[in-house]
Amino acid sequence: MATQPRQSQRRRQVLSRERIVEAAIELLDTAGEGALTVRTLTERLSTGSGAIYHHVGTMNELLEAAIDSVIADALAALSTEPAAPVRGLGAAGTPEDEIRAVALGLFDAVTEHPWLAAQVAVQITRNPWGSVTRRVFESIGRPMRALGVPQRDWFATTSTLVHYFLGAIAQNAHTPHGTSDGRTPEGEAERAEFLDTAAGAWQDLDPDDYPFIRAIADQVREHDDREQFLTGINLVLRGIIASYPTRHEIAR
Amino acid sequence: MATQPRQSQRRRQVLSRERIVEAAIELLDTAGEGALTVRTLTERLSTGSGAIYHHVGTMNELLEAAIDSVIADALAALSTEPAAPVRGLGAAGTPEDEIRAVALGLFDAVTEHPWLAAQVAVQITRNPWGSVTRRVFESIGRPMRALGVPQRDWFATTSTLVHYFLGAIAQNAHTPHGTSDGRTPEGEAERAEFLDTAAGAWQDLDPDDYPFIRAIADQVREHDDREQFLTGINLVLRGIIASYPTRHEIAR
DNA sequence: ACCTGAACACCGTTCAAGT
DNA sequence: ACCTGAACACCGTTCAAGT
Repeated sequence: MATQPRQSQRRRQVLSRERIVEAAIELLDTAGEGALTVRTLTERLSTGSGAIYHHVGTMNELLEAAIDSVIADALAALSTEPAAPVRGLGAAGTPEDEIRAVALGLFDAVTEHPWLAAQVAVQITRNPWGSVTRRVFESIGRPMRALGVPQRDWFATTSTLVHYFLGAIAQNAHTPHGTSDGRTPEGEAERAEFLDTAAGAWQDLDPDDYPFIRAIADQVREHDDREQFLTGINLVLRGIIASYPTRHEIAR
Repeated sequence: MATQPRQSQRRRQVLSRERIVEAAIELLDTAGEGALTVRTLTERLSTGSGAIYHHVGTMNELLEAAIDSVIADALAALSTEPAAPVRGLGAAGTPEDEIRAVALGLFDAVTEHPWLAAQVAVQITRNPWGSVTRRVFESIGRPMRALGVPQRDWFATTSTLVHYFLGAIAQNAHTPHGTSDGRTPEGEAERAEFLDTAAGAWQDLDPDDYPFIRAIADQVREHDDREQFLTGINLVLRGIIASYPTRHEIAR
């Protein structure tokens, strides 16, 4: 017959933007921040550098896409199982619970993908109103309305909460140099040692220069990141609620 | 005579770690984030790369030193003129005023040195308990005690405030790619245009996917960074004060 | 259209060699 | 001790050439 054989379907796995992003995330997760280069990607995908640029544009765009993908997944996982009790919390119910759930969802995404902390921070400075901001604002904003904040202050209150997240997540990036992950026993031990060293150094500072630092060194040593993260959220929430006391009682 | 001529003093300006850090800051301020490389530094200082490594160890160490220097200066400037009225505020007096002054001091340091935002964020993720954290905690911690927070919560409340600063500062890094600085008229105009574009894009999002984002797009367009920064601090402060109502009255 | 891979400009860092 | 600058390994990106 004269029909031309279709050749497009012959490859066993077509290269695509999605597959590249996926491979990038895998690389970052398994080998750490410094491991994602065009060359390691081409090896992993057994292709040439030109192929990557054909699909993805630039290395920075690839990173943006990787961040966006992980954040989107983390937030989507929350909304599909909204009633599931978040670790350490009861079932979601009040707007405060929902906000806490979103925050902890992001926090846990960072512990799963330690490279996220630095990458989100950098991306936020480069593109303050990009997809990360957009997604997080939307997720926090919806329960924010239910908190009784008047519309003219939606932006201000949501910003405050989101900024707190970002800062806390940045400072809680675990695993100093990508050797091990966050929640494994080894990761925990490494982290405890790390904190102990830092607290010890603070303990030894000149009391005239750093009286406060010395006074809290022990609390640094013993604190739990996730718990402290939650405490901070509750503090900010209390500030918001105290500012708009009409609909909610302040004390609980 | 047989006395050997001293040759050590012959150079007109001896290279030193301090001079290198100073030159690095100048380079970052005038030419932007991407302009600081070993080669540009050697040109500016008319020396060889080996000389820099002899004094400074590594590029990352140099960046750390530059950050530390700028932050230290910003905080020191505050404590030498504590009674000077901070822009837009009355004279410092209450602990809240002092906390606001520190926060705005950092905020203004970032507008003066736009590269600070990204660099601080990255440094915080790499070294969460380094000198930046230490300095800022100490500056915030002292007035925190005066707020009436019990000692066992000093770390928690200070962390929360500092994390808010860090996040807000990261997101408020002005000048997308280092073309102009923050507070000049051109910078203002560029920034207004930038915000307008972002707000416009948010306006056009799918109302089903992003109802909240669409609702606040106008507030994004019209908000002032510094004012919003202050609003957020006041919100967090209110949360803290509301949690320890013994010593202070909540309302004002 | 999709992909290959050599080549390019640039980066941080090292180190034998000078004073 | 302090400095020079060529050399090294590595990076992101481009592009003529292939299918």
